[in-house]
Amino acid sequence: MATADRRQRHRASLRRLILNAASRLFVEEGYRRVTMRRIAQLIEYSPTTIYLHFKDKNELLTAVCEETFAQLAASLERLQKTAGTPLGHLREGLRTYVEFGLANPSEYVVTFLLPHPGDGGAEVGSASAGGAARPKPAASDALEMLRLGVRACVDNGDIRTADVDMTTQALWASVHGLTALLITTKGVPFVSRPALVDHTIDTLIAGLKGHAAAPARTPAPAKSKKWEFFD
Amino acid sequence: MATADRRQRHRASLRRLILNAASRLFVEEGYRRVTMRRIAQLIEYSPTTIYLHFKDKNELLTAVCEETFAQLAASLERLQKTAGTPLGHLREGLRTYVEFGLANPSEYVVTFLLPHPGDGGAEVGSASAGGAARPKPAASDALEMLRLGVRACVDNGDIRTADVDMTTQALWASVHGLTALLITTKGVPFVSRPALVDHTIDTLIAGLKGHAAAPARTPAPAKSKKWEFFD
Amino acid sequence: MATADRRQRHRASLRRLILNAASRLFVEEGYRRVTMRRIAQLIEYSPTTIYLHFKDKNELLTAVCEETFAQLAASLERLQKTAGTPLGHLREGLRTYVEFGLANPSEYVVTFLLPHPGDGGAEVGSASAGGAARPKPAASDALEMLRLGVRACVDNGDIRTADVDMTTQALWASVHGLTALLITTKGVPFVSRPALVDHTIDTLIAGLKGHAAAPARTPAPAKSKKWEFFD
Amino acid sequence: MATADRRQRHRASLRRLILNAASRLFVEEGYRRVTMRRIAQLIEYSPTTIYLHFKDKNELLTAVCEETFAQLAASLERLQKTAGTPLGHLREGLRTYVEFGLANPSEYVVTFLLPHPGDGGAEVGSASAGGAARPKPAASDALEMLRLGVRACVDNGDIRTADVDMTTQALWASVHGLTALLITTKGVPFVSRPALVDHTIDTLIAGLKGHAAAPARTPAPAKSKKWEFFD
DNA sequence: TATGAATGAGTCTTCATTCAT
DNA sequence: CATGAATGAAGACTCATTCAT
Repeated sequence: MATADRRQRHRASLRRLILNAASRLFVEEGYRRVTMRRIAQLIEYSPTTIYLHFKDKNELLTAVCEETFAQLAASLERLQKTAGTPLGHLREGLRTYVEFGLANPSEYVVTFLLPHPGDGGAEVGSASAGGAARPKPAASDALEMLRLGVRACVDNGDIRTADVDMTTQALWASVHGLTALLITTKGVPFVSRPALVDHTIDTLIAGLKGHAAAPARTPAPAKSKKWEFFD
Repeated sequence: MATADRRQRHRASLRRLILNAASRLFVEEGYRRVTMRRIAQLIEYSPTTIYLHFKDKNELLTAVCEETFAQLAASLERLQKTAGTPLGHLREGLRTYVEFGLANPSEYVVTFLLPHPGDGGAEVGSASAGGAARPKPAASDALEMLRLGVRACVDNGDIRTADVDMTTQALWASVHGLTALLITTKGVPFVSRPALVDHTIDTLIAGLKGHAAAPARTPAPAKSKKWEFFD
Repeated sequence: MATADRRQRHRASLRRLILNAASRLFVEEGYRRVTMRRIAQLIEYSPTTIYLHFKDKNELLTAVCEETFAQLAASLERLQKTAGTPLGHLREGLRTYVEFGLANPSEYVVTFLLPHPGDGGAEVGSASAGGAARPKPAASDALEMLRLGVRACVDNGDIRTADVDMTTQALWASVHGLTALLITTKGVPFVSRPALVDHTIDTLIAGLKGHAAAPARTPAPAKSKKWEFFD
Repeated sequence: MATADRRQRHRASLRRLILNAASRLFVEEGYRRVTMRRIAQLIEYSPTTIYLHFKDKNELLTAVCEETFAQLAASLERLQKTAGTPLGHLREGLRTYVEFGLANPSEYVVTFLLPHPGDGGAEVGSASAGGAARPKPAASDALEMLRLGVRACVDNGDIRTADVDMTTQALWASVHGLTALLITTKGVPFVSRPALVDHTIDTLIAGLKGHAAAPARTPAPAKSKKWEFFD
């Protein structure tokens, strides 16, 4: 029946509407100001309506991020099938990552930067502090794609590393930093974005090409630091 | 007059007390749980009293971070005066940065990761997003120290770069990413922290040693991306 | 017409379904947790459907209680036809009352203990208070059975009372108190239930056997009480 | 200093105000309609203010009841010191109990009739159902006074019972039932209140005078009852 | 200087109910 | 007959902040 169809369509479109509104609020007002009421207001529905589509605020936010990260994973996957060398793919993948984050800053922030309600918060001394955001499934997919890229390069003899995971994480950390910084930091006179992104990625890849194993670690010259965190 | 003196001393010491309490709460409870009331309770003063010393919650938090970052700057500065090569200094500086962040996660988070009330939020499409945190002066000092380190290496012929600022920012981005990731991300099976930190830094430095200029940028193969952010 | 018949049957059976579901929720979750949604969920119909059978929540709850109390009335009636003395019947009837309440606590509570939306609430100073619950017809039936039992005893010369209604109400009050207390009161170390029930009922009946009229009422020794309620 | 004094007085009087308002709402609107907001409105303060004096709603309600029941306990205690026989005291005490309940119906209801948030609610099959209200300390005091009265009668040879606790509870149940019924039940043509109260109490006491031990319990003639509750 | 009192705005969430289909 | 969609009203509670003292 057409009715059921229309309903379903309506339902989906309203879900979309909510998701978009939430996303927009993220961007325009900052995460902290995203409240159910505001979202409702924005879409001109009652707050209650949102609960018809999402169990609670958390689920809504999660959905927003999931959706977006699925795009990233898909994009990275598509890339892999492209003509090109493994190294080219890796480089391009890293750039894609950053671009993605900059193009979806709210979702990026929510997924990777923000504390996540429910993620405790009292584990003193550890890395708990203000942070949280266990990566959602889709985010993990993206990471996995990155790992595959690294592995391909290693298999191809393009880069040498003793530990694919470690290298993957190092690369991730760097592009994450780039992304996060460009998203969140104001007032710093950054050099041109594209140049900075390229420079960073190029430097990393150049570094990976060259060295077989990590050079001996210079033992930290036990200075008067007050902080200690290595186990 | 002695009275005035005593007053001033008292005033300063109470300010200290508040700052310390706030800092402790950051560390022990996570920034989300830091409320004026809680701080007040901790120092056994009334909430109102805090307002005699800090205009606002924001100002208080900012002060906390300032203080902490001054330590980082100082630490980096001290490092510079140490015996050692410029490259060694740089490497050590980068490591110090990460260690600092991990040892002071709350302050790091507040300074670099969190949206900052007052930083508006309406600049759509730009880097406003959920983030903010214009670096406070002390943080800038730390960055400046990093820049000096890079410059020294360049001057010493250890690394070649066309643009000191760019390289500084690339390095900063990477260590920032490392720090941020290790602080905020849960549920990811990271390899050993020290190893990851070393590997990342080593890779970067190896990459910087080698290349004169950034290799020609592979033009992004204008694909069906939906996001665009390069100006 | 067969169709009409089937329809009617269906209608009745759905009504049944709803009533049973509501009743089950009462028992299993306590009346506070009984919501229209939950009932609907339990029977796998939409909340709206319930409204096709009951005007509103109140009507539904009322119906549930009616049903249950009809059982009590029936049970008491059955009892009357049993072989045995009037006094034995009365005693047994009182016990049946208590047992019934304890076996159907939710319905008992709803019927006799809870304020009833709609029973206004503004008659200050009177018995309005938090309570309400005008007894539903079925409950009245049960009371009537009790009255018949008392009358039979009087007629049989087993007990002497000047006023059958008064005695009926006195007995009712007592067993009601027993029931209510045992249902609602936690944390009190009650003696064994059966013993307590027996003791109470026995005491009452013994008391009724003995005295012709109420002994002269000791006038309340006008003390410094602050409360007054006798008209 | 006068200031501190005035403050304290003000504080106490506001607490009083809140307590009274809550109590009044109980009476006038019924327990279910007592909300923090309404209380606030009634006293023309903001809801927040209430939280300055009571941790939460529960604490406020508890305080209301505590206060009231302390009066009952005190009243019963005073009674004990009066000239008169133990039996007279007991009789008078029972009447006082009922009068108290009728004079403070809201508090009585809240204390003994209403489910108490936090008192679970899912213990199927037991007496949990809709009920709760563990007696607050002050209520226990009142009960203790009752027990003392019974004991005194026993010691004096006025009544014979095998178990003081059981008799106390039986009496309590009866006067509780009387009170509860008179408070909550509408639409029943009760006989005159004072007469009913007297009749009930007299019957009970007459019953207690006579019998030594509970007569053998007539085993319930295992009929077609659907409910079972004894252990 | 320090504070107790007070508040306004805002948070998420839940419920009974209605209406168009 | 049955329902999905939608809502208005209300709930308890928390927070940063101000003001008179």
